[in-house]
Amino acid sequence: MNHWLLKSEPDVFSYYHLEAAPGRRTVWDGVRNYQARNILRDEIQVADLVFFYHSSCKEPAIVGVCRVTRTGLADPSQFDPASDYFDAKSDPTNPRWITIEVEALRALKHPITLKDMRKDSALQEMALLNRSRLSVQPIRAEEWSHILHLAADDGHFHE
DNA sequence: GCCAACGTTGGC
DNA sequence: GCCAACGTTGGC
Repeated sequence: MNHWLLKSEPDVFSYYHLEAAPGRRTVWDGVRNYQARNILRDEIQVADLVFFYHSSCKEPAIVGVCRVTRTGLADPSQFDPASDYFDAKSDPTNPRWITIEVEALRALKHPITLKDMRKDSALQEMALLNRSRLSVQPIRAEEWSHILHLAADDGHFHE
């Protein structure tokens, strides 16, 4: 089982939108970068775990944990002329943009901010810090558990 | 709102 | 296939 990070702008679609969605699930539409598409199409598998990252906002941070529930889906927005993500060149019999479905598992008690990650010597290799524009990224197993540990055990308990 | 990084497009 | 122009991302 592998671990990933998905970025979303919270003004457009936040982790909390996902928790409120039917079945706490959504098809991850709108990715229009080939490198990110290739990861979605070829690498991510059902039952993989995903960090939900909020980008382009006041406090960029990992805010929740999701699970992959379906793979190999044609992104429906590519065929919708009304969508911002419409792609007239995508052939319905051979769709260009393939994506996954994810399900919200839980919000982190304490979001792990980009600032936190930059300061943490265990996280310096993260793609988020080095290849920051890629919207679908792999997370190493050690990074995954390190971040979860920070999120639960940093003295900021809210329950 | 600025701008650096970087992906995409298209002329040659 | 190079590369300049252009567009987008996303932190600040």
